[in-house]
Amino acid sequence: MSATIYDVAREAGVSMATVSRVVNGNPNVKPTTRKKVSEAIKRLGYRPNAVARGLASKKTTTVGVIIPDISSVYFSELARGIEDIATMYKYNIILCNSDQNKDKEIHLIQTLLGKQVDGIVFMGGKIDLEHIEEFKQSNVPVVLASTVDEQHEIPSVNIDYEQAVFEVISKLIESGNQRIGFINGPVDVPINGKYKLNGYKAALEAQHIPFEESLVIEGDYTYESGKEATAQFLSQEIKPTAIFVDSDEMAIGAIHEIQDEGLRVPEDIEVVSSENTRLVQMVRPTLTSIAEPTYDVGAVAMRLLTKLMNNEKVESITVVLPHRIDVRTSTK
Amino acid sequence: MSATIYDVAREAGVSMATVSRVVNGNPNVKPTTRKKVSEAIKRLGYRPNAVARGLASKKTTTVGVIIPDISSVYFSELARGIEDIATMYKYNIILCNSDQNKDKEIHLIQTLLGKQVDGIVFMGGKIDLEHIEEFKQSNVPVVLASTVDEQHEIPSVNIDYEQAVFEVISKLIESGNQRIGFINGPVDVPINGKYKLNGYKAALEAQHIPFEESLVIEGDYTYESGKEATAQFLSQEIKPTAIFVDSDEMAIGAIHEIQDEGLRVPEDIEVVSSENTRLVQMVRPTLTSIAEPTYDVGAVAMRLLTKLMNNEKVESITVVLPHRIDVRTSTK
DNA sequence: ATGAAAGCGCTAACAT
DNA sequence: ATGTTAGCGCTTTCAT
Repeated sequence: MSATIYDVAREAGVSMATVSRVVNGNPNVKPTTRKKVSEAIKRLGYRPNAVARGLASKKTTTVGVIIPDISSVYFSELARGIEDIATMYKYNIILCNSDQNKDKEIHLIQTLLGKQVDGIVFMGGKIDLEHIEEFKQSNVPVVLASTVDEQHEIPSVNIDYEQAVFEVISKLIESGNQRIGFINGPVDVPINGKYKLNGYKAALEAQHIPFEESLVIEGDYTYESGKEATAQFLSQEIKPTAIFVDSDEMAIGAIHEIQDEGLRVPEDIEVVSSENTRLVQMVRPTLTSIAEPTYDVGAVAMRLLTKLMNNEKVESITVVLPHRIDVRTSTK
Repeated sequence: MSATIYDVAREAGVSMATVSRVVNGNPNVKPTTRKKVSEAIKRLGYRPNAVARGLASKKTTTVGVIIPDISSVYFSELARGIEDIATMYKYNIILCNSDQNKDKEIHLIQTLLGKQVDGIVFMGGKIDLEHIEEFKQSNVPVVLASTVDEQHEIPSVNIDYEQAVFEVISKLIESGNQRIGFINGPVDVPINGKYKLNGYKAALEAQHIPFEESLVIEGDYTYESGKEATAQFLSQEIKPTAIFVDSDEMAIGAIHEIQDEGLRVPEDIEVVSSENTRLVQMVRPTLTSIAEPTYDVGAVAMRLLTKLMNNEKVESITVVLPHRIDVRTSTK
């Protein structure tokens, strides 16, 4: 077995309390004894037991992260942002994949609370009453990252999805497009089914273009689904002259489908994406995209969580990060 | 505060020990009392404190995962494999990014051991004596995933990199290529600088083709570095007619550079990659690639770790998974 | 089948 | 500046 604080105390000829003080950097220790203790620690190869410390102090310096799928390019960038800031503030992360499955999500929340995490960063699709219920009676702060709580009760970090889509579609209309396809993500997720769709509709309406059901297709974020949705658009009597796509993978599928059908991007059909992951430059033409600061959303969410865990004041529980539109060669 | 085991005991009119038994599924409990206890648990909303349990039992059902960069497509697929199997065996994962930085790696190992993880899955570049030292005195099992320990002292899961590259290069030679470029990863990592390079050299030698220093360039796994390395090849007096690339992102960079220079893939230059991530189908032409079972490497590594944590017998500490070559349209 | 009691290794008052 | 002493919430013998 490895040495305990008690062994160190004996070895150094002091009490456990003193050892605890030097380990925790408490200034109330005479330099001489501090040195004595430090040497004993080194000699015994003592390493504090964080579990015991967690039980005694009721702090684990560990936070839970619930994410739909870490193997997605988008979410893994978010996760990296979370992790970097967590490290900066000396927290570790317990990472759990939920596959956006509500039962798994609830179960994971409970597991994490059982493990006494000091806070949770949650990424998911739809937040419903059951989630909010769990969060509220959890006693630890929760921050949503790239996930909206329509009630605005839970702290969250997002961009203004509706506005971003509104801008993209408006631009497309201004440059002459009248029929604009929209390959959305799953619409049971409010970000898609509500905010992004609203942005799309609002932009059309502002320019007096009637909304057409057949120009909106729901994809599942895979390359294949982007390709299929685009095939559907291309089979329409009057094809759209531009397509807005909700993910980079689907957008690449869209470009390839268009090209495979002998049409050109952007000459015949313009394509705009909305994740701005590294993928945007890995396709020809390169993808114009809404630039959501993915890494930053994660980083800011984690930073917000640290404040909440420290009971620091925060200006606003709901943070909305700025976005850009990065124009590349898939648009004219 | 939330209820403790003691509260439940009182509520149910039994002892803590009995509550502990029903919580842990110990069969030595009369059905009647089991029911009594279960009801009390429900009534109080009792949730076992995993930290206290960990202190008492010396098991945390948590494993540490050290990974170079979770935002890389390759590693995030590996991580997903690890996480899925961990979940299957009721473990949680503490995920840490090391950026392949040795100091960070050592520090993370110590932090994880301090948190009393039951085991560690380690992914990194070079394993040196200092790592092995830490692993050995750690008292918990460690498994390397997609990472080789040249001494074969630490359990690990890999594919036969040398053989895989040998096959790819041999095929390329058989189909008529005499000058084959190789964009490798950082060569201070043994997998690259030793095994993969050896495979490349061995294939050339087997066909009596002299090795040329100028046909091997070291990249850093980014799209840009793949593009740059390819530009170097294209500027050579006699250009290679095929390029083998050590990552999908770099391979896409290679294809684009070739195309940007007015040449065609595969007609003028064939390209073969070696990660087989989802990216291979997101480029035109689609990428022929060594099919390393990335997800499975993670999954098998975690499975091996569970056996080691349970002191189960394992046939071999060093597992080598089979690989394939997936032929797509970037080769003739 | 159930209970009593001793830790697990540490922190955090409270004394001194 | 340092020591003493309760716990933290649970598991785990050992009795009964």
